[in-house]
Amino acid sequence: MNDQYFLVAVNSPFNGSLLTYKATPEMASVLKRGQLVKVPLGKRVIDGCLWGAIDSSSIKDPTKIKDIVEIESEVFLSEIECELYQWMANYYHYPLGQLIHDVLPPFLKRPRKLNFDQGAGIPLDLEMNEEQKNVVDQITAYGFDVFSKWLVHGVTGAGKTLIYLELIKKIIAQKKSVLFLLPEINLTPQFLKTFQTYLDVPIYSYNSSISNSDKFGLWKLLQEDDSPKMILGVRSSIFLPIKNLGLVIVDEEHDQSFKQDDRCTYNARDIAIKRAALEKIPVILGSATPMVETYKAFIETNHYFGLRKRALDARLPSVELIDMRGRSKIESERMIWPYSSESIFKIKKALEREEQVLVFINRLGYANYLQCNACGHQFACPNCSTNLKYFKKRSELSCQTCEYKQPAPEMCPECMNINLAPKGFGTEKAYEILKDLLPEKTIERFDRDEIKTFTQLENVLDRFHKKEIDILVGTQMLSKGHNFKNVNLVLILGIDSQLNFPDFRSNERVYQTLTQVSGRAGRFGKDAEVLVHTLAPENKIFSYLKNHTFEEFYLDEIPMREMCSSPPMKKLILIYFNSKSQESVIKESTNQANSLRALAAKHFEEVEILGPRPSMIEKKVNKFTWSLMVRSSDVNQLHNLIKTFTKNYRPPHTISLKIDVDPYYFD
DNA sequence: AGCACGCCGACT
DNA sequence: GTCGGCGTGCTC
Repeated sequence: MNDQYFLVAVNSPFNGSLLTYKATPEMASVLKRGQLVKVPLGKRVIDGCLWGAIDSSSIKDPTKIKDIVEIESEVFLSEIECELYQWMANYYHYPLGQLIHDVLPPFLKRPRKLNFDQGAGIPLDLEMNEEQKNVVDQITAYGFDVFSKWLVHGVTGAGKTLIYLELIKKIIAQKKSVLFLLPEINLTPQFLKTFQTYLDVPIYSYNSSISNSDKFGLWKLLQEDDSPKMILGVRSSIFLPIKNLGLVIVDEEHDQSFKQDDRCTYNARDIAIKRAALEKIPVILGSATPMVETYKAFIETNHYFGLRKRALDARLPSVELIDMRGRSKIESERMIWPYSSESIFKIKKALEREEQVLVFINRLGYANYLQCNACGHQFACPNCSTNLKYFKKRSELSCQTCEYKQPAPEMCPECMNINLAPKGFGTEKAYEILKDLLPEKTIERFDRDEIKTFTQLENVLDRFHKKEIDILVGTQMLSKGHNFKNVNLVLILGIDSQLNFPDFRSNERVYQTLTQVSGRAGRFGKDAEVLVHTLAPENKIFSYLKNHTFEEFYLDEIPMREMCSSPPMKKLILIYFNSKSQESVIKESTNQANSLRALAAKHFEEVEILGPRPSMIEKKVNKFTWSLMVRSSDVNQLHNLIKTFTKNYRPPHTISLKIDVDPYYFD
């Protein structure tokens, strides 16, 4: 008997990661697609995943082919997983073997006992309203044993969680498991508590705070045990090998954290839909502010639910714009900047009513940068094309893109003037001003600068829920999905800087942020208010928020997208070139833009190539990035062009290449 | 992506 | 002299 040849997806980019190996007939008889193996490559032995048999007649030079050295018996990939990874590798133009090995958990010799939380199974003490009931009924009527996708577009506080719970209970009653995806670890404590209370199955969390041992342990458990369970995880949990999966829920579907921006640039929401299709089960996307792409895909189907009213008799907060123009001319206003006399008055009133207050600023630090009042000098990062940010408490200037730090300067190094002006503001400044104005109140910060571990996060949230904290001043972390019972006043500061962001998604991002942050107020029945400080009160984006018009934003935004040839009308792929040498990165991206244009003109006429152009921050940690945008309304042509390109193009050794399919940011 | 080889500058 | 930085070529 002769050796048999196999295609193996290896953990190396070499030759698109698919290499040929051979096995003895005995070994070959137990090999099938999805089997993990070890194979020699050059001087080392690397991980691979068996992908398929190949006919020996197609081997040109059999002397080059090496033997598979070992079969890994602990973990394997199912047929559905194999199909999913194959699809992802094609769609995201990323080497299959590297994708598989990025996604697999770390293998451990001696994993410790797996941690999980057992649900108490207490009956639900809430009843659904008509809108909520309709969603549950329609999804149930469609059937749980076929693929279907649904969008639950409900205002903040509409009671999406109750809908999820009712559906989850139905799936569990059928002895199947449920995967619940949330954008960030931040929201884990809240949902864990809910699921622990109302579900009667084990609940497994999967996020960056769980140990490698638990990751590996969970992976193994899921492969062996098909009893019903609940998985509560961040984007990478979409790859968990859950047996008997009955439902996938993607909460806060619009959140950019579902997009991975290094390695394979997948969006877990899209993978969830693909996986549900392969598993033949329903997938539910939920958001108060769906992505324009998602909204467009669902609005004309009968798989869209719009929930316009808050549950529990709560009303949506009223929104007041505070016009900040000309305030710096008034001494008393200048003293309390970035606040206003109106907002300080309302904070005091809210605290008198024994309510809590949230202050949202989407920026860290004390000042965005320092500038010399005499000569205009600014402090730039030596490694990046950025200005250093000022942190007052740490008395430090530090770079937001790299690790660089320096002590805060006493005087200007250019002209020796001691008058250095802090420009712009972040959470540190907003915190300090408030602390000075309200010294007897407990005020804390809620941002990644202050809260570094999961335990710290749980601690602050816990104390806030217990009313031990009066005011939280925070960033994004504050805006996402939290359910605060005693908050009826929310302040939004510094949103203007995001209005002028130079990409087609800037309106969408601001609309989402404003809506999500506002949504933290008045979720439990009281009249609530949101104060937005702005220098551009006439901007239409604020009227969407003020009127809670729900779909007006989308109806205005879609023609805009049409006009500027952006998603969802056209699909985008970005190609990034990165190198230590600015000259070579410009040269290479220009050359490749030209060859792509030639290729498009010849075979893919519906595809446009734009650029090259430098990245927003061209130099990061001493490396330069330029990019090309590839755009088309014809998805097949777009992907075929990129496929042809990647098949034939190897970048020079000094330049690294990244392909971002369906980009979120133009970085 | 690794890893080796080989070329060149700098430091005991 | 030889140590080590990094440009280049190779891996089923």
